[in-house]
Amino acid sequence: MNPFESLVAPVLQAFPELDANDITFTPPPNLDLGDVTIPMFPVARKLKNAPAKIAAQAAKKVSFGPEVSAAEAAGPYLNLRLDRAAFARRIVSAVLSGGDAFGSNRSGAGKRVVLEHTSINPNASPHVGRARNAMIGDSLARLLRFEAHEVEVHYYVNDMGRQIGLLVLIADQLQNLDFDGVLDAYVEANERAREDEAFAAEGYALLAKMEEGDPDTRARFRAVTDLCLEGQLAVLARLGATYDVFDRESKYVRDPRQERLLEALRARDAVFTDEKQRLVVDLSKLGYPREEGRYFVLMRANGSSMYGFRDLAYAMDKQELGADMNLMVLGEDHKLYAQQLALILGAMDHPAPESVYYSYILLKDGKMSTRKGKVVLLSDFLDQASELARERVAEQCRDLPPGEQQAIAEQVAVAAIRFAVLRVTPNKNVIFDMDQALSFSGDTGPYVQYSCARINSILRKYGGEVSAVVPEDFPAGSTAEWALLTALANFPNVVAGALQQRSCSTIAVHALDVAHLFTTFYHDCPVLKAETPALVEARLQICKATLQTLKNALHILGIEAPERM
RNA sequence: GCCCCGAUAGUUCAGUGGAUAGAACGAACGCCUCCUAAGCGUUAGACGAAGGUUCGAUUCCUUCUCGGGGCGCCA
Repeated sequence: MNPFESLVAPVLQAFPELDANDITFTPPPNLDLGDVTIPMFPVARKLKNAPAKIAAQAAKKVSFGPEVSAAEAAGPYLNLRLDRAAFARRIVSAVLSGGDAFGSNRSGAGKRVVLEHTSINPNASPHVGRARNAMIGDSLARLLRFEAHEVEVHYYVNDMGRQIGLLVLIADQLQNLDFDGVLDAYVEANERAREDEAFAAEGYALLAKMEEGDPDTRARFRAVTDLCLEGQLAVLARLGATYDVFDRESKYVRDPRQERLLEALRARDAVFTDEKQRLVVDLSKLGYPREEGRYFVLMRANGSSMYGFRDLAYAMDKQELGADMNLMVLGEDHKLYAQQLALILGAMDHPAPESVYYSYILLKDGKMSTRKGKVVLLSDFLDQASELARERVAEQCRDLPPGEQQAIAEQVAVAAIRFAVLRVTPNKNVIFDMDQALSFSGDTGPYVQYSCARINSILRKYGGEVSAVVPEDFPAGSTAEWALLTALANFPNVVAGALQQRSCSTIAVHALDVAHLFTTFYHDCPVLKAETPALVEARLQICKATLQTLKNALHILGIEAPERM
């Protein structure tokens, strides 16, 4: 949606050398200068003249018609003063008719996407660091769906491996191990493996039996990993994260695809058995440029396979689903690893999935450490945040039944964590501060929700149905209204940019902008007590359009917009 | 040692070559007979360092410093 589309043709008429793509619209730094700006840099480049000169020319030469009351050059910019009401009407109308799809460019219509994310090792309850993957992945899925892609979300269950083997051993010794006890058991198992060589060896032996397909061993692994997975999914469900398909790693042991891959590697002379009898890929034969990270082990000396060997089969399996886009969300610790996988797959001209990386979440006083107990568990955070929110809701929504109060509190808690994490650019570390995340004030998810609750409150008090049909003589045009509406109009661009960057952080930032602008509007422009009935109606429509935009943005972020809070 | 990310107010984050670098938290002061004070207003406060490319650099390039991640039987 470009609300200023009608201004393009007059410019092209005055400068026939240009085409529509040369004309862009940006908000001026402040509304005293004008209502919208056309920067002359691209225009000047094409006309091979100084931007300021072109701007001055354009101010005189272009006849915009009645929608533009003034066109002034300011340096390299052409500032236009508009008949705001006419444009405001178009914007509100576009938002209201777009509804839940407002903001979507439908760029994914007809495209299928396979997206793998979260894929936490089935051991302990996830901490907020691990959960960054789930939040980024889940929001990416939502963004893709919002843009009309058909998305299938996959969760890779790492139900094998040394650490799971150790956990199985410990689980056998402890009685009635439940999910809450897994973290301690896991720490204990790893400690013991470090100290007690026999115990560690037992773990490897168990792993080998698992790979051989011993039914009893498989059942024991399955029991432990199911216990963990169920517990983890319950916590992730609180976040609103959902998955369509669970792929178990154990399915990819001795996968027939691996033999095909080995053939391709042999043909490139890129695989060998080393002096310790390990099966190793020499990536330098596949174009890898450095000594560090040059070797990639597929199989241990005892014939058991490494994680990467199974993962290669998994990557091929996912590719065979034939999606138009094959994405996976990975921590930055997987960067080299994914590059290595891509090179190996490339040996058989097999495409690799596209990786979306994110950096670790750090605590204010340093890195998280499971061993030192220096972690913030996602469930602990949600419990605390939910309890704090519940106290607030109990004060402010006394008339609601406790169940509803509780539901709202949970929504606020989820908003707090999702927003705090998602608003940061994925390739930057998130510095997580518990107190800050629990404060709910300032630039937070709950603040955006609060804006929604205020709008809902106005609509509730009004009582009637707010029409989606915007009248010809839409009376709104004050500064606060204009600033808010132009931000709403920009939402589709923000969505398109987010998809391009594979990151929802700009959506979070935009939601915050809109919420701030709404608050200014809220203070400057009375809605229900506006001077005329027509203005009441118009402002109600602005409220409704704002709510719709915020809801759509929050939906992509996986955050609810409560009616009250 | 080598490779990949990052560095913006005291703090946490925006800002994809263009106008006076924006918020929020924290600090100080002020605002609830007025649609929810989880709010609003005012004040103070920043581009890690040095070079380069450009009409113009927080943004691109180089080096350095600091932080995060990685570099053959963990997943």
